[in-house]
Amino acid sequence: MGRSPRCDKDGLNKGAWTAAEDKILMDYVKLNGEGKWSRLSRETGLRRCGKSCRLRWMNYLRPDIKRGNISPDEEELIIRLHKLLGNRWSLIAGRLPGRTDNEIKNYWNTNLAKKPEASRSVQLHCLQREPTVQPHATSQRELEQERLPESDIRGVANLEPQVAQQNAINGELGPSPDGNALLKRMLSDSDMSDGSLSFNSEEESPDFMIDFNVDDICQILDSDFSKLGTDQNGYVHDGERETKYPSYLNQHLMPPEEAEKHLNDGLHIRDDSVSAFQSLASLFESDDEKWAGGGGTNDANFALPGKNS
DNA sequence: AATCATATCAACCGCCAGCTT
DNA sequence: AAAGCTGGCGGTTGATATGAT
Repeated sequence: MGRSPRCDKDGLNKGAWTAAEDKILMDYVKLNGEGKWSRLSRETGLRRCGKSCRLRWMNYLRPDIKRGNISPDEEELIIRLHKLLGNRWSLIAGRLPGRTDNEIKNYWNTNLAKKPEASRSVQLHCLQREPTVQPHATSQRELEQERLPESDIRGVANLEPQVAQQNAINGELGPSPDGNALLKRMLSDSDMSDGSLSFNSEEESPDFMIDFNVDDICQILDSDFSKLGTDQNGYVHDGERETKYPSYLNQHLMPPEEAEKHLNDGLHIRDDSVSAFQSLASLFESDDEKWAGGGGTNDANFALPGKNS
């Protein structure tokens, strides 16, 4: 039970699609929209199973698809996201407009998987660990040896974390470059072998990221970062889809009575979580305009602290 | 020019979750 | 509650293209 019918039953076609089949599929989707793939074959006489139709549409016929020529920026994002998410190709593809999960999976397997991890990481702008660290330190001594230099942890500006965070909140450093570098570093060093992120030391994992579960990250990635903004008081909210955030984030939200002091609506993130949250967002949204402008929210109050004040 | 090796990528397969009956 | 159906996902395959000898 529960299994979809096999495509090879009842003489359904397999293999490469013909131009005529493509046309039937495109015409049907134009008329009826996506979905209902099984109805498609029944109603059009196309001798393809629903799954095959869906795959052909999603990976090849969709009008907004970009094919080939993965740019260096896209490659870097793929590497970052794969570091963060593993082989969750559909989620990765969701962050690369016009790219399909199949294409990214193929690209990874043919181009990136073959490269040694070190040569992949060197393409990231984030810091490189030195010396090379064994993936699983077991003893306290080994853990101590793996710790990053204090200056490294605090980022390029060599600030005390609290100072860097406060600067970010106050708008003195823009989109929290220190937190960003730190987060990238954490993602580079994180161990996801058990399905969750873990860090080499508490110093590397601010409260925001401790026990950060991959599934939570996946849900956050499903949010639209272009909608994120920070109001003039320095509180982060998305203005549109606050309910989209996972319950996990609740612990990072201000209590309602506190939030009310600042705005009547929106998502309010605790002062001590703002920097890390911005860092996570800026990993995937490097376009400052989207931060500064609210990405289409046309809310004049949406601006990164310091960007317009 | 012929053959073999390797790379690429479209498509298939099996599993699963969620929905409907 | 159980069975059946569908869509979605990641892993894998195999036909084709390209490069090397």
